[in-house]
Amino acid sequence: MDLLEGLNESQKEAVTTTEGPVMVMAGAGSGKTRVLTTRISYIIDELGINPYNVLAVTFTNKAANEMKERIGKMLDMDTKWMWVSTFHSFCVRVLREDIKYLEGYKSGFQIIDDDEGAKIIKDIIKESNYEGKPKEILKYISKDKNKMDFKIHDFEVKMTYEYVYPKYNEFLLKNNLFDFDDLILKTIELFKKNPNVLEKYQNKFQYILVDEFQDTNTLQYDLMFMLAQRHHNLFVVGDDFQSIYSFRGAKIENINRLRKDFLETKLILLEKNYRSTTEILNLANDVIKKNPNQIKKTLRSNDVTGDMPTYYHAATSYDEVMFIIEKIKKYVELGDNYSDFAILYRANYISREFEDLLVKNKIPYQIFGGISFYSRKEIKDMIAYLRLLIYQEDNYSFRRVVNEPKRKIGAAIISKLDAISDERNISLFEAIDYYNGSGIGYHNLKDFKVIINTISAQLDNVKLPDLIDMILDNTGYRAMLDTSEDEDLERLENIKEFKSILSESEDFYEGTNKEKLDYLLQDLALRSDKNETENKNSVRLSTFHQAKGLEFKTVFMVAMENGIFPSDNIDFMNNFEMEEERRICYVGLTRAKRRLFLTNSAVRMRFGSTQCLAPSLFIQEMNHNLYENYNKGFANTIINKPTVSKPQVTTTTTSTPNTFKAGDKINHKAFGDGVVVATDGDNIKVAFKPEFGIKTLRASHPAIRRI
DNA sequence: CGCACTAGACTTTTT
DNA sequence: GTCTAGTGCG
Repeated sequence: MDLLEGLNESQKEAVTTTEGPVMVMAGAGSGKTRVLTTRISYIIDELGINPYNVLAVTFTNKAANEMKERIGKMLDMDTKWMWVSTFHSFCVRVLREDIKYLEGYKSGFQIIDDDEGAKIIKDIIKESNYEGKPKEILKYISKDKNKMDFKIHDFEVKMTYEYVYPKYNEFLLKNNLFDFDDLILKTIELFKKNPNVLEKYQNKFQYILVDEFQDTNTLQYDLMFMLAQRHHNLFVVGDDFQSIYSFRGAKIENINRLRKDFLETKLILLEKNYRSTTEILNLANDVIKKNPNQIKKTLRSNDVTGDMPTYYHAATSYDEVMFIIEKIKKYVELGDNYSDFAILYRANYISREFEDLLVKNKIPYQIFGGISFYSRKEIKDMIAYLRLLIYQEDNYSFRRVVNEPKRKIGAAIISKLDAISDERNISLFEAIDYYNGSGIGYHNLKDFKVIINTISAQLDNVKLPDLIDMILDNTGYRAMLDTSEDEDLERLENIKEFKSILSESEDFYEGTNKEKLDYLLQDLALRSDKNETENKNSVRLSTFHQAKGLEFKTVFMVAMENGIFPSDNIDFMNNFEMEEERRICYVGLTRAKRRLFLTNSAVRMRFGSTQCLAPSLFIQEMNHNLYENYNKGFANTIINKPTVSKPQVTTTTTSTPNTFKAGDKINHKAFGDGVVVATDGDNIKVAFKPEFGIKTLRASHPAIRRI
């Protein structure tokens, strides 16, 4: 099979320029993943390089898995153990192997998520005289670990941060825990302190590929640059137009930094878009060209034309949602699937009013995001039990489940255990042997140890999922969930799902059950599956951020109002922040394949009160010839006068009695022209255009005028 | 320890 | 308006 078949010239160049540093700026929908996977296949197949000498990193598990799958298909080989992974799992793999060279650290470490990190900080704060929000402190710690510039203006917060930070790190070290940032940070530290270890990997990875390069932060850049020192075959793909994660430390400057660090870096542009119609691309190009400081590229379409993008300015958010629902219904009737549609917004809270009406209109939908499967309490508990089976010295997991389900093992018993473990320098689990006491809690504690040891002794005699049943039955966890309440049933359902994950790992991993569990538990910590597959044929609701990398036949960009998008949490005068918002807009626009709708509303309930927000700056700055204005009369007025639109009312209506009668023609600021059909005191019923229907209004309302 | 009440938030979040 | 985290009481 010819790997290069069907590629355009720039794509071919990106695939075959294998030697030396290469930077590919790949516009949205330009076949980036295809180039990446074909290039890896090419390196293996054409250059005859061993797959294990290639390293490819991405940001999400999904992207990594997709790459493996595609390479596997192209080369008809098993790619399971190739070094194609996220930054974080790459680091875990390195640390697993070589952490012994880093003083104070040992293998078998556990990876904690943000929630657990915040909990640790909460405990540290509690034992001090300081005050502060754990999440906020953790945010600053993370910023510091990622070498981000930041200032803490609040004196109290700063003091707490300075107190907590070292204590937090001590806690992690003592309990053999790594937070996400540490994985990368400690890998770099390992390499810096042990040049021979670094050299091993430098020699190993003859070809290095980095996906979504515009989203790399300083640490990730440093890591990859380090590894590429020996062979210089560093290939990065990205799109500066789609850099939308600077708040997480992503440094768009890395693009220029690489070109300075490796002066011979070859730049290749992929500008041919295979996704969207010409009309959609014209609008996207129009938006993004307002950002200065960019690598100039213009997406050219595949010469597919379609409908003009539509801008719909609704009178109320209800009307906005109904406009979208009508469109979905119409196109589904014409043969589209629900999964062809995406409703995209800037902030999660926007989804609510869409959900209500989608339910009422029986349109299946799916929200992308939400709570991760692995951050559910019952799953974390199961993981802690499993860890305790293979790492009995894991005090962190011990504390989590020793009293879960409740066994009357309270703070008093734990602090006694703490004392014993400190005194004898043993784990809490071991300290149980030296604990003397009486009462229910005491006996339960002794029993707890027996239960864990009994299951642990059976470890290699059973199948992995059976371990869960043994835990559930012997620890009383199943009995705890046996109330037949919905919440309990859901938890049991989740545990069942977790069992099937264990079942799959049975075949995936190699070695003894202990070894399999060991690998699995570390892998799990880096997964954040957000039960995606449940409802396949459904409308997708998502933030712009989460929609990155996806495409839909029809895209609705909703709540396009100043304050929501661009968000009023950014400084409109700050060019850097405004440019990032504009890139978010660009990401949204370029998700659409065939149809694009931009919508907003004159009136919206937000945070418990009714607010009137002006149309998004991004709509105002769009070239009006590039989209169709659905609701011309009103929307144009606003667009041309982005400031406050003066009510076009001539009569002073404050105290004038209702002089309208059925049959009178009126104009409403939001609903356009209409006919009065009934009156009732100061209220009038008016029939507007079909999309608005019949409304009951106050006759004296300033938005109404007689025509 | 668990429930009930209240105060406060309410941008994005690949790992 | 609605959800969550934190406090306080039984």
